[in-house]
Amino acid sequence: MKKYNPRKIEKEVQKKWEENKAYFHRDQKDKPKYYVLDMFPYPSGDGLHMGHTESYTASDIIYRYKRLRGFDVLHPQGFDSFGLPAENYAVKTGIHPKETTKKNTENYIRQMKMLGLGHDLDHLIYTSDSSYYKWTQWLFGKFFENGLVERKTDKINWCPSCNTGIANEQVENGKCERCKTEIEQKEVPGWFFKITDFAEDLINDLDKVDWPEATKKNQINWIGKSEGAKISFRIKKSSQTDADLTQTNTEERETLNDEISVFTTRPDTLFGATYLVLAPEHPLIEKLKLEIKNWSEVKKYIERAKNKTEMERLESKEKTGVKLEGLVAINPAIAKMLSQSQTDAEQIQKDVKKNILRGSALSPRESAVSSEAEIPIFVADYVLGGYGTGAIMAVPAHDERDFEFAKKYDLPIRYVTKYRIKYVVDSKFKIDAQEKINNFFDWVLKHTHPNKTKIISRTSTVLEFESHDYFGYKKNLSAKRIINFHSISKNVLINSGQFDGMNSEEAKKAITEFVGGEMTTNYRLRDWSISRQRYWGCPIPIVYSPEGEAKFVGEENLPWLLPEDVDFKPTGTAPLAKSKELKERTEKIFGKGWTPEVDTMDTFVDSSWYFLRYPDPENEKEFCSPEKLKRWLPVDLYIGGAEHTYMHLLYARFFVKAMYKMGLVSFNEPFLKLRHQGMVLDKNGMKMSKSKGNVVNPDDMVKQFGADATRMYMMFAGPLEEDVMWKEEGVKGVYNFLQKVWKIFQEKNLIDCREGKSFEIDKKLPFILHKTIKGVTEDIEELKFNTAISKLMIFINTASRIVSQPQTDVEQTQKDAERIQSGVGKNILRGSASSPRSSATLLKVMENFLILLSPFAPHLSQYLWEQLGKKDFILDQKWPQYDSKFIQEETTELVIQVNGKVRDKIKVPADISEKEAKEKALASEKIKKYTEGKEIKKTIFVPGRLINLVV
RNA sequence: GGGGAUGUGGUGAAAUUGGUAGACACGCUAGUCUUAGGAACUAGUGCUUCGGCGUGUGGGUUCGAGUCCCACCAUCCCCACCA
Repeated sequence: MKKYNPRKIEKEVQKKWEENKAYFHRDQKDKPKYYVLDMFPYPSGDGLHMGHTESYTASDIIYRYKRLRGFDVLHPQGFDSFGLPAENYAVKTGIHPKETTKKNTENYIRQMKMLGLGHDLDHLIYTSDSSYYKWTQWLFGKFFENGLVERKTDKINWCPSCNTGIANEQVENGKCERCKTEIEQKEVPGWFFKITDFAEDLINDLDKVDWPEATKKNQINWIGKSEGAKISFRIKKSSQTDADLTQTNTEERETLNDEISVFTTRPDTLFGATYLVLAPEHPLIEKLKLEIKNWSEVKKYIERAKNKTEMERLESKEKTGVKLEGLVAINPAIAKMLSQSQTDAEQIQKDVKKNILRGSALSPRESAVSSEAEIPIFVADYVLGGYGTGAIMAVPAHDERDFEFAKKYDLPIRYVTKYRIKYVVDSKFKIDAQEKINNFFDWVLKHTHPNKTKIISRTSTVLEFESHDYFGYKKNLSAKRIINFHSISKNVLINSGQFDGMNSEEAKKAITEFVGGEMTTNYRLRDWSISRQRYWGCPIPIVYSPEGEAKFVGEENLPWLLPEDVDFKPTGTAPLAKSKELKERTEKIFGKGWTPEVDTMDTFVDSSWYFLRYPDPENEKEFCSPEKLKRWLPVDLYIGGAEHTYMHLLYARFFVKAMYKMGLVSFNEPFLKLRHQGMVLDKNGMKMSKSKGNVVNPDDMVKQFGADATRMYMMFAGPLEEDVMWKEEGVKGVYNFLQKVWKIFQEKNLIDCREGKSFEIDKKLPFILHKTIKGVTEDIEELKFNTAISKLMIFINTASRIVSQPQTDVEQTQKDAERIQSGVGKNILRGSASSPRSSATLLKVMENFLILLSPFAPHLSQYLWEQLGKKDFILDQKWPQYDSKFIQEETTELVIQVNGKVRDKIKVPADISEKEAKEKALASEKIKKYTEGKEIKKTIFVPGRLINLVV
């Protein structure tokens, strides 16, 4: 018998596929469409890694399955071929990125063929090809015309090593996600996509798509919506001397025109705002420097904050800041209260004085300041320049960070809300735990503010008290198991004049209105900065008039080619600035004095729409024809790594939403269903990395085990979304399986059949086949490839026996039947399965099995298919349907439980009635042991499955 | 600090969604065989003091819990001074 020789088989089959263009995609309009998409690779010098192998295999299985199910399936591939590595390589070696990219993509294509991936390689996309980036530029033009991309000078994240700006999403822990260099903030003019315009839709529309929940949540988190208010604080010059401070006539002091606008989610605590804090980057600081008495100190602090690396910021958790001497802000709520009524004003002054709490004793100086609406202003780096307005109102009583800062700088703390909390000990909790309960109550009280907590009642099982919503006691609220219930009354305002007694939620709006503020929604998401001062990217199709006005180069000038006459070396100014050709081209077309934009686009722009190009990759008139867009999009299934949650997946969604708004597409979510593959780890569960030298690559694995085994192992090792540990011992399992498949097809009996000899087959073979069809089909639909494969294994294990010894060993056959896969249970076969006992049936069974196997092991199944005398491709067959009449069981094993414990199992007809089942159960010797002399109080019967006797 | 995920044999993992825990594999143990191979085949393989006990731990709901509820522990990932 010939041995299973994957290398030989796979080469032969691949050659045949290629010669016949088996994966060439032609629209078949009579069939329903299915679009299964891979995340296209960046063609690096290392070739495909195992992560690609896994996710591409998964999508390839779906592709083959859907094709067999009669769908017209689009399964395209391409290359995200612009990007830094090729450029850096060019800097090092002088080889043009074009060359590197070509070489690398060729290697990728070779590997994809080697793995037997059924991509349509005749319609590949390269984002660095001008026939593609022409449309990237065209889209940019559309965005430009519609005001969805704008040029502004803003602080951007600058990577000093890559010498380019990068997007917020590309910063990891303050470092460049690519080269791990500390990111600096730099003011650079650049282009920004207005992704923030779509923040709300980007959150809400996640409801419409079938994506992993974790991915959705992460995106929502990243967008970071928070509702609150913008409130303005007027600024005044403050007196400088202690003597002045005693004359607290605020009206006499000069009010400045500038105001400080803050964003807060807790406008209800405005009366408790006892100081303001500006981020070091806040523009007002520079603007008011003449008014700031301690300017040199402030300036020093700002400089230091700027130069602080992320590491330093993380290390020193302690908050720092500097007070802006010479300036004060006016708490608008208190000010308005004071001006409203003299009596009120007196009252509030009294209240204020009475309710000031602080880390240490009040100094006369602060006492004077804090008893007014005037509050000091600080600059501190715990406030971020990039979030909200870059300024906060600090409410130390109700915010942990503000509290910490206030304590350090000895600032007033004013409580303006309170909670009522009640703990009730669970009645089931026995009284002997009284000590525990006491300890717990003490613990709770210890963690509240002793002088701000009022105990309302305390008994042995109830503790009720009032406190402020200061964070302390919130931690570990239910730390001890003995408490089963606690209630928190609504947060209610105090020390807030006319708002006292109002609940916190209502007060947010009321107080905001009261001071003329505005309820707003704030997002963490920033606009997408896409300008890159690098060479190997898509040129931004913009030119500037002599007056400096930006103009889109126009559709007729597309593609706006990437110039070739440049030096790649990154210097911080864009390489394109050195291109003579680009400059001449610009002047030639637009006139003297016109200059080209010299930045290139972030490569994520290229990948934000590539899936729209696939249905119509050769179209020279449109990025994709409307008919093809309508037929193929949105994408039905997208498989790829979870690491793209914040960047690619967010950007692509934004692009489609913007295009929808512009009327370019008729859908607003690109990917209906998304699944991630897990990571491929080494045998010890470690990440693979070059530096650790534990990288496994597809070439070696295919050489060693063949493509089919490599593919199958990745799928068999566990669920798709979980990590796979690459253990070579593990590959053996699927290799053995493939060998068994090979062997069964070399059996004499099967060969005889093929040659037309009639032959009695065991009637259970069709039964198992139909079970397998059902199981494998359901599993593939749910992307549960690991269990689908196990079902194929079960089929082969049983079938090998039958095929190798068809006439004999009835007992063994019976045993096999009992071992049939889990879904079937240990059922006895239906005798009535109408299997004509002929060679035709055996062949049919085995043919069907090959079709089931083919998505997983396309080479072997095709090879054996031909061995059965077929001339065509297994790809073009029909996926088998199971017939439920073959699956129905006549008898079943009934589990008998006594008090919920399994005590016996008996074989009974599948449709046994409860009454009969009970009789049979009680007749069992094993059961009698447990029921003897006892009354059966209750019987639970699950038809066909189990009976539970309660005694 | 916030968010998320995961805990099941020696190992990777199954479990029709509340109904026989450990399918299918790897590994291991014994045996058979010989074109000595990456063999193949057969039997066995959760623990056990043979009463039982077993899905990270402790409670709860239920006739019945890996699955549902509460709390805790551990590991991993992501975000992180986001007002």
